[in-house]
Amino acid sequence: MEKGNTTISQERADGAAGPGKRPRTERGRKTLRKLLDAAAIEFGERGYHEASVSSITRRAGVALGSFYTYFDSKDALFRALVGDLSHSVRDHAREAMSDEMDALEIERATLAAFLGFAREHKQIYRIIDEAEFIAPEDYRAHYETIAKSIEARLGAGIRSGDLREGLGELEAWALMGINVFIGLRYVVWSDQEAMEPDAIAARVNRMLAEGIAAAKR
Amino acid sequence: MEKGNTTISQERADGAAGPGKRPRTERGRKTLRKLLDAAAIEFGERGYHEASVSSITRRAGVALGSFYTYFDSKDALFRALVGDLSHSVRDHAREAMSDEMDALEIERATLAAFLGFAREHKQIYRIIDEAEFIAPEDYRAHYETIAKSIEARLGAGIRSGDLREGLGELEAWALMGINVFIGLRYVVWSDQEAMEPDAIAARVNRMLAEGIAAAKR
DNA sequence: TTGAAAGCTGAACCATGATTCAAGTTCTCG
DNA sequence: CGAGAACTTGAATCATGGTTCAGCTTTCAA
Repeated sequence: MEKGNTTISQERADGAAGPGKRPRTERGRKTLRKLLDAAAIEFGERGYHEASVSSITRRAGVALGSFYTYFDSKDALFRALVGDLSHSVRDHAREAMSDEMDALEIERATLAAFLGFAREHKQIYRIIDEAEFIAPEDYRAHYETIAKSIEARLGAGIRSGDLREGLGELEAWALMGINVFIGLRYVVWSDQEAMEPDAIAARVNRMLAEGIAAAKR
Repeated sequence: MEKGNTTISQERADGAAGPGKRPRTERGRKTLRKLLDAAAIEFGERGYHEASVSSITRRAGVALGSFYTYFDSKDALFRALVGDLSHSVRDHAREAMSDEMDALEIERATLAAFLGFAREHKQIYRIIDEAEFIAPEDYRAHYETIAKSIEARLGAGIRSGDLREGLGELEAWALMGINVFIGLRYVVWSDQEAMEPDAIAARVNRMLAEGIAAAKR
């Protein structure tokens, strides 16, 4: 296992978003896993169209024809991958939160977690972004799901008195936009030795808390 | 000219980002324009790979072969288009500002202008986004250029006393992220009769000014 | 032990669509 | 007006790579 390489699909080689053709034996499950991991790398590096099925199978150390034992098409594989990644992202965010945190701390923690995850799996940007064209439904679902959970967090924060009234879907999308673009700039496109996720998240958090206006005189 | 159709390239059929093969006659300039406009629609509707050169020329009412009088390749056309759009977006933002505005008003105005522009040219999202895969350099340049101009605005705002100290590149990217995602949600993916750009921008602006924390008790 | 079922293999098939090209047609300017 | 430049045309070429397929190997349960 290299550096920021892969294996995001960890134990999940069965998933709800999985292939129509589910393996029945241990050998089959392993091959499927190999294909998914190889695909994550290949799609991440080359993008959907540059990536070729034969290259993926080569990477996975499997014969070309075997691919179609597990997926109906290149497209189906891509969708499965998007589902996997989308799921992983949400998992990581969820794990980063804890009950003791107040609303702002939660936002800081989830952003830091996201940035850390992105750093280990830079492929996600490429793959999720490309889903806009290959699997538009999944792309939209991905962001709408995340937005909903942010909105829910905002609601909870209001109820607990940490956040002001009047925050809703719109602010949730704004927050999501911040997180995505900060990740793009400081993780995916990070120059040399970039800021730590925690430092970045802290600074974003200040902006979130205070806004950018000068103190009212 | 239909509804949200096209003609973004308006008068600019010459641009810096233009094709290597520049037309020398009026007839040529018209054909080039037709190709660019047809391409904006085609790429916007079908995406880069689904779009076909022959379909673009058909749309433009030109013979297939003529395409190569103006562009070296499908790829070159796409790049030219991205340059055009990127340029147009910045133009519109710039036009929306005026000197009397304070820093926050400027942010509101530019966002409102961007949303309005996006509403008229929903293709931009699809095309700019796809540039991530077809023309990565241009994609990155697009966002970095915008971020820089936002950062400059923040600097000016600090100097004028409208904005607090400590805002820089990071906050600029955060702002850009907000704008992009708000546009995605409320313009590109707007349900029925969506909010007006001004209303959206005003609400975002409040978040920017005050943040989301509850008033310090 | 044994016969399906589950997997595996890679050469061959094929559709698609970008690009080329040779032969017109229309400008433009001296 | 005439010659060459600018532009147009669409059929033919060609590369690419996804998908199929017929036969072979491994696994598993009875």
